[in-house]
Amino acid sequence: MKDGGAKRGPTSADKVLGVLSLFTAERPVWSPERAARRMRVSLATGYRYFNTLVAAGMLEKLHRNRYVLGPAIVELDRQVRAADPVLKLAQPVMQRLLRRLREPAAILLCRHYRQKVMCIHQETNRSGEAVSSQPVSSYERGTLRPMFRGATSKVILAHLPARAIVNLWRDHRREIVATGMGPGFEDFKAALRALRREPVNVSSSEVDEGRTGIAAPIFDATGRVNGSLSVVLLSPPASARAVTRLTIAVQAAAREIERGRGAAGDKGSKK
Amino acid sequence: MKDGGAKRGPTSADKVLGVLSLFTAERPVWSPERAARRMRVSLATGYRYFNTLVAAGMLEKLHRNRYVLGPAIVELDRQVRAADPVLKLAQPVMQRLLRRLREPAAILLCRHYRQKVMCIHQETNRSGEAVSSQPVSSYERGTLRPMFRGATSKVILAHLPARAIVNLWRDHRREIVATGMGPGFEDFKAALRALRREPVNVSSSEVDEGRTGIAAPIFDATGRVNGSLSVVLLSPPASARAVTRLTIAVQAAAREIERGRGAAGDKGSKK
DNA sequence: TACAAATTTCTCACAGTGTGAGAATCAGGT
DNA sequence: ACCTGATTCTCACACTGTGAGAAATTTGTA
Repeated sequence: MKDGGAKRGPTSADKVLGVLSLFTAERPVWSPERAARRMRVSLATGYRYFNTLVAAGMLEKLHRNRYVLGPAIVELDRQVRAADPVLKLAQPVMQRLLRRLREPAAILLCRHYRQKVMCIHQETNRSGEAVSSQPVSSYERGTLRPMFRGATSKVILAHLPARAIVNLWRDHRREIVATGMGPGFEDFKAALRALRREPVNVSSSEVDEGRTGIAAPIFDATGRVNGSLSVVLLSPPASARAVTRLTIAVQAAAREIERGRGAAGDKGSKK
Repeated sequence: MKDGGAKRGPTSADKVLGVLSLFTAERPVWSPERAARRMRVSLATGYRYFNTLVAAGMLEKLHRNRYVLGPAIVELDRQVRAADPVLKLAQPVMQRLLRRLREPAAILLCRHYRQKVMCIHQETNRSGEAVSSQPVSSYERGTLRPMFRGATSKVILAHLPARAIVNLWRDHRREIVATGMGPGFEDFKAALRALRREPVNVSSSEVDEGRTGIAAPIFDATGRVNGSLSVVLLSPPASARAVTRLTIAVQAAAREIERGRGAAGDKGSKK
């Protein structure tokens, strides 16, 4: 991705960890042989990598020649959830907000991760009711979305520190321009300034067709964006009045989450 | 764990991966310094390990000296969920089973992992209704339970291959005896045989006080235990008739999950 | 049961790299 | 701006991760 003067090659552990990112939705099963070829290492080393990862529980041998991501990942994600103070605060707030809505909707908690936006938690009010009907939001814990489309993303994008904005422009100029945020860097910054002026962002059909997202940023104690909270509606809002009502509710929920921080870290740890 | 003649020490990648298992519920935040001391490596190497893991997204720098498990884990777990054929099959079955219950309950899908049992998925019928009330089950995706207590575990234990049984006896004799499965290995095997005779297992207050678990094993296409499906009831069942009814329902659900396999793997892959 | 073909581990020598100690640099809080 | 602690850098050395191929194991099939 970024390359400001390659000092030294990837370390051994880098490559072992890199194996994990081979496992995608399109190809969830890998053999040591194929992985070795892909990573440009010998077959023996491919087996060594796989054995290391299996020993750590990060991979699991399904059959013969077929490996999938392993249970250690499930266990680690449980640790992540248990240790995430924002999630703990947000969950009841999200459930309360959802209960006030009288239509199919999803509430999303998201954060930014590597020039993208990741969903951390989702609450839905149609859990398994109508089986065949389409879901309100394709977003789900662990899924990524582009930084430039959708209320959820844009509200985070708008408040990113200057350094991050510069990097985004450098790495995704094409995409930014395609989204209509001006042909030049100055236009981009102006668009972000405009986004910042509104306490929430409302966008329609930018991620999922027909859906409307209403999102508010969540800031941490130091004033940096920590993520966003959003409501996704299945159908377009009935009226401008309805939008206003939701806007206020989302904003209030975000403030409530922010208010809860402070009891999260143990500061008394003597290194 | 097992040690049949230590050939060589842990490799570099082993140690890097080992860092991840330092992050527990009791201590979710680590500094490179403390981790280095714990892993018996130099401070510089501690920083190297942390930087490697941060680059992979497996760790995240919270502040100064404070690192937590990172977003890559969340993303990977999403891949695990998306790629898990059993989960995909089981989820609707679990929801349907839950909807038939007219009392507070939880449905659990579990699997065995490293001499323990891990929860893969949970469905509850009291999601956020009464806020302050106790949850039906403390089990949750990614959490582990001992192999010898609770219906969920015992039903898996009963059908484990002989090799695994021997290892369990070797590594957990104390615990097994404490659970009442005989003082000798023969008694243990007899207890397992008895468990195997019943198609489901019903246990009370072995994991969570006052709760009753009703579990059925799930077998894969080759006839090995793949995991278990269980119902956890908040209150003891009203009657023996109620138990029978649930027993049949759980068993039927497990069979339904088993029936769905076969369309999961792509066998036509030319290595 | 035995065979053939694939997968997986092992052996070994060598180059490459991960390592520790300490110096140098950087960042944060006051 | 300061000072303290956190983080990176430098460098030489030992070690260990690596590739090629042989050996062993497992799997599918006759």
